[in-house]
Amino acid sequence: MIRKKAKLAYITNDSSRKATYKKRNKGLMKRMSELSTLCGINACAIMYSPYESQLELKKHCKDNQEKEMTLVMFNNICGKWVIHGFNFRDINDLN
Amino acid sequence: MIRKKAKLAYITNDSSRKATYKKRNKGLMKRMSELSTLCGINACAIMYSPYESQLELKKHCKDNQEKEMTLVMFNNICGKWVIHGFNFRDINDLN
DNA sequence: CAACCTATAATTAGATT
DNA sequence: TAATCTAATTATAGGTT
Repeated sequence: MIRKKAKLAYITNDSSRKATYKKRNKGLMKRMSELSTLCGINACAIMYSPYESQLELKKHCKDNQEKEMTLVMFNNICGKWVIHGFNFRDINDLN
Repeated sequence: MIRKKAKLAYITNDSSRKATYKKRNKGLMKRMSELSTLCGINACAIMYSPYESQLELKKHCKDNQEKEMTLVMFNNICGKWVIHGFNFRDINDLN
């Protein structure tokens, strides 16, 4: 968005796209980490891109709350994103 | 970070913390969406906070790649974050 | 409390090395 | 190709409505 407001569309040039990915991914992770710290929340981001050989999982958890969340990724070529109901009450119920 | 650079630490005031959460969460989601569009990648963020009754799952997938990823959350009070190896080769193997 | 305002901090596109 | 630079845009803290 600088030195000529870039339009929000897929960057067709390979090297530009990769450079943008690296910059913005870094910025995004920083923001997530700050939000986690400032507000005391747990956050997780998953990036699925050709720029890394593996899925990237970045997480920021407060205190020891990692134990309250288990994230399992599994692949299913025919699947969809699924999120099962999961709230604070549920966690307590299982305890 | 404005009008007096705020220090990066837990905001103890309840209403300030909530206001900051709302602002920054919105900004973070916008960033993620932009990164997805600009670079043609799939991204997912999970926010686990007292500000929403449920986990928030925000995703941005290119084309129809949602089907390539199934995300299942499940809770395990004693668990840890787990990510199973998952890369492009794996997806093809399963096809 | 949420929405708006705005001065300032932070991010980043494009250029350069 | 990656690191650095920096002008210009964007995000946002604190204030106000």
